[in-house]
Amino acid sequence: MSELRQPAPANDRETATHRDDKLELRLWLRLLTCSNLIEQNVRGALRLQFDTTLPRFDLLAQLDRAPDGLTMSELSARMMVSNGNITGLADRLVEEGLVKRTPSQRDRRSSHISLTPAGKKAFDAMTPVHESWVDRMMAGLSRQDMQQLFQLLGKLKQSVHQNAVDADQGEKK
Amino acid sequence: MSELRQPAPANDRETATHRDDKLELRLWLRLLTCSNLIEQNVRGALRLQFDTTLPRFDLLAQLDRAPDGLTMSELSARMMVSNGNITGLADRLVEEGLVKRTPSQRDRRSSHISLTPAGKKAFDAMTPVHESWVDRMMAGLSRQDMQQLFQLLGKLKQSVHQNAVDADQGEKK
DNA sequence: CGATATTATTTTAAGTATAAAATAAATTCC
DNA sequence: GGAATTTATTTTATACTTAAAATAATATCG
Repeated sequence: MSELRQPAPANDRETATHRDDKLELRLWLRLLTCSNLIEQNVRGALRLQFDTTLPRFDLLAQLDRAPDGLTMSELSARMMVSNGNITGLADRLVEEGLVKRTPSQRDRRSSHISLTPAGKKAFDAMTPVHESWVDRMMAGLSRQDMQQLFQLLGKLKQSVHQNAVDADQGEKK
Repeated sequence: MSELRQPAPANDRETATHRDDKLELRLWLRLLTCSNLIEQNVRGALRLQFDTTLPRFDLLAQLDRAPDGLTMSELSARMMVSNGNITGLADRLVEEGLVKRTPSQRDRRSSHISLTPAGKKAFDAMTPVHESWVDRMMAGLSRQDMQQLFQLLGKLKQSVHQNAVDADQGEKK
């Protein structure tokens, strides 16, 4: 019903949508707008302040949370990107000396990727700053807003998982 | 095994986050997860059913909403991608015959991009199916959930705009 | 008018991303 | 044990994406 008007012109994808479009579609477009907006801010700030990229930071963050390292497949699943993508990304980070590969003893197909001391150090320098950017961008939301949003997004996540459009859907031989 | 099996362990980025992390960060990661999840579903479905890509579909959708066509800059702003990106994307769609360029009379630097009849036809075939995918993915949310989520994301969007990290921030000559 | 700045777009170089095929190692199942 | 399958990863080809530099046209201002 009563819709909050934006203060800025904001000529983006979802603002251009007609107001009587389907709610689901408008919601998806707004979600995408928010995601892109934050992502681009973080990307730009990472470049300016640390001369690095979001995928690299993301990979380091995954490894920081997994002190024993991760396999390529685990990284691929957590970062939600293709496995081939991880190969190249990891290669670049190995070259930069921030990450190392350790061949697995139990399975000669796979290797564990983990932070080098330099990688740990670099990540530790970036993460509090990164966190402050995110805090700042969300400063307009109350604690309660954030909790509610978090909860609703949890519901959405579950819904998407359950109603996925792709591949192994519907058919089960 | 029961039909009501849980939809996979979900070993993604934000599930791996510790539960006592900052709320802002968890919110951002969950937002990103939702966005990626939907995006990847749509991308895969577009390829399977229409042999096209999300950026192409997105560009066609922008043009469909703007019957008089758009300039490269307008497309860039609405799609939230770099201007150089639009150049290549539009080139490919022109080659496919879905889009045409008309040099602007008033400004020899710019051209208007618009749908060809073939482009309009292709888009009209895709959009209801696309909408049904989105509806389906959000089927787990009630009408009220969606309205609330939409409203909270509006607040978030505004907050990010107001507290942007990048470029012309803080300094103002 | 003419210098300077701004705006619209393209080009360039490098990085990121995907899907699909290829490779190779482990697992399963006669 | 060995064939067939599955799993982990890399390679390939192509598309997408960005930032920054280049180009070119328009606008501004003294």
